[in-house]
Amino acid sequence: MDDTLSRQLTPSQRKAVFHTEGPLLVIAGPGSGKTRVITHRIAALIDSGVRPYNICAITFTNKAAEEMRQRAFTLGASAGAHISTFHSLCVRILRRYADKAGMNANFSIYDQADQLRCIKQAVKDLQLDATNFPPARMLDAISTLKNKLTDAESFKAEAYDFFSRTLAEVYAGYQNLLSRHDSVDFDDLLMKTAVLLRDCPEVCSELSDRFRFVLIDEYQDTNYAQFKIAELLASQHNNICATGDPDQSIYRWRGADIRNIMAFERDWPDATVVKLEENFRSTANILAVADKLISFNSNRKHKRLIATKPPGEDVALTAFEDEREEAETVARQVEELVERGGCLNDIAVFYRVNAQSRALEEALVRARVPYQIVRGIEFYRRKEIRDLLAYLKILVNPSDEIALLRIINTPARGIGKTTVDRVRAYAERANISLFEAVTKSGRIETLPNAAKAKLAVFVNMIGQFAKGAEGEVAALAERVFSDSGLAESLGAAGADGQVALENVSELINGAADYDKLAEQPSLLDYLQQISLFSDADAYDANSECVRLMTLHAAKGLEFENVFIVGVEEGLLPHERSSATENEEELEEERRLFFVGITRAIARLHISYARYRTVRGRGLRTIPSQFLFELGRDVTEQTEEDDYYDDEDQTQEAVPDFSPGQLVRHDAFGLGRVEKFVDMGANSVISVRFNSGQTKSLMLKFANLSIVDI
DNA sequence: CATAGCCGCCTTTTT
DNA sequence: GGCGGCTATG
Repeated sequence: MDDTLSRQLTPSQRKAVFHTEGPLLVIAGPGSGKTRVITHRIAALIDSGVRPYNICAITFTNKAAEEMRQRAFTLGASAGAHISTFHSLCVRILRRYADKAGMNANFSIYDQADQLRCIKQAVKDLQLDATNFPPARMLDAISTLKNKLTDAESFKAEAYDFFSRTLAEVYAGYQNLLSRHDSVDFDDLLMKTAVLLRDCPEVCSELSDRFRFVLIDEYQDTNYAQFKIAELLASQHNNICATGDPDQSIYRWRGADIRNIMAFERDWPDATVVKLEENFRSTANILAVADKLISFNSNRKHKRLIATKPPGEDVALTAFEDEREEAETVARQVEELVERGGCLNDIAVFYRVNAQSRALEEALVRARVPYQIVRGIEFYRRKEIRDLLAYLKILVNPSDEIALLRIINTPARGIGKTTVDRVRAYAERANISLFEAVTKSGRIETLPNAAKAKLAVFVNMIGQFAKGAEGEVAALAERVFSDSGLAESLGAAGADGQVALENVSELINGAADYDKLAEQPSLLDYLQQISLFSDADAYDANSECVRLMTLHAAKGLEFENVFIVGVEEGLLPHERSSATENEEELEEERRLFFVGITRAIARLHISYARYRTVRGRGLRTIPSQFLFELGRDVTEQTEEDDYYDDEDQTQEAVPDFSPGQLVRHDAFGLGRVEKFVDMGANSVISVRFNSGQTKSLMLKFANLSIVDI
């Protein structure tokens, strides 16, 4: 590696980069140059004679993988190292060892919508009531089990209560459907790979022998299955390098287990630990805010946040009347930043839930400020895109029943529910796939001749498409689009159809890019790749515009100017997290806010609205408890603000609301204090009412009275 | 069998 | 305020 490059590193960074053998844990705070350390480390390893082929680096998103490849390349590390996400790695492993994993190598990857259809089918097959067994809940529970590598059988063995037993059956039924469809869901990719490595010594030794060095980024967000995969991949050479920051763990709800990083030294007893505590990104003022906030979390590995930059501007906290005013002010401030010579690319707006983007979009459109919503998978959720992709999926994997059902009568070709049901029944009896039954429809006695004829036409059409399945993806997609009748039906659909047509041509353009760039282009590979597309992957640094994204999507990025909007109780922390009286979930929300704050390089604007429209109704909001925790470390802009103006005058003695105290509220009745954040006149109190619900209230509005026993 | 219209559920975050 | 699923109608 170039000497000047290594001289640019701090001593700690250098320690991590040039660590040679044995397990290594890099606890890296925000802005500590972690990405740089990893890429330098890859380059240094190659420099010392390690073949790129023997290196496996695992990132959190495809985007991050792509960036890492680029950067390693510029450092002189020749291509050839395996750099990808866990999921992409799993796809490759499962495809290669499909027979050993008991799978068809042409498997489809089911996304959330596909999974939902399957689980509904499974619930229905068991003749359960969907209201008592909500598909989404079941799916969630199954996902949790898979993340822990618990299969349906072993879960059933330990299921003691009625709900668990039923869940076990749904799980088994769901899994059965997936396997009949030659399909896997996201969790299966991890679970099947982990199980394959665990139970198949040849595969494990082959891969762990190959990967002399295993590097895993964002280790704080790995789940048990990912932990197991990493452990097994590194089992032979013991050269595992994990990097991450427990304070930035924000995917607990998805099975991420912060204990993986907390217990790294226990799992790898001879581990070297390097802490990167210096922050080269943000101003000292921004870091002070971040540090103060995160210090309210109790379950953490203590880590300092050392600023290397001057204080800079104050962090601004602004209260707005409603989300409209909030959004308009953001738009105006964006314009001001640009007038002062700022660049749109350096500005980002973060929010907790996607629905918040609407108000911002409207304001930015009115102000004619170009913006981009970083939400990649949304595109692939559109009906026209899903329809076209379903045709392509059938060509690769005819067992994919979800895809088949989607297109068999789209566009309408006279194959209705009755016909499909009859074919299905036949497939069930003959124990063949639905597609196979469709191809044999001539033999199905229950079908009228008209239906048989229509099915034959459909089968013939698919057969024609299949002939082109080996060629370029874009050309095939184009032909399928026009010959299937999809193009025609969209063309007849007016203005909406025009938008849909544009989307389809965007998809085809993307496919053409794929044809050009992929190492070994194939329809299968293309489909599997886009299945693993993520929101963050949509981030396009080249277009000159403001970026709008959720706080989750912001992870790993940095911007000169950051706006975090809607910092209110119920939103941040989100009600689904704070209402559960679960301190751990509240801490995760705090970490999420921490991640957002630490994305800012120079200027940070935090805001909340006093009223917010939630599902059509304007509701009074309560500022987030996190803001009170920040106290005076943020400067409040109170010019239009009557909310706090009288703060100091109304500083009356606050009665003692300690946890456990019985209180009465005019509307909610009797309750018990759960938590009390004493911030003088702005104190926030959390009360569990006898109705069963827990509410966070601002003391000065709540009008609570203490009940003496 | 196709379509329009209504109802209900939903919405936290995502690989 | 949206989508998907269901139902009634043509």
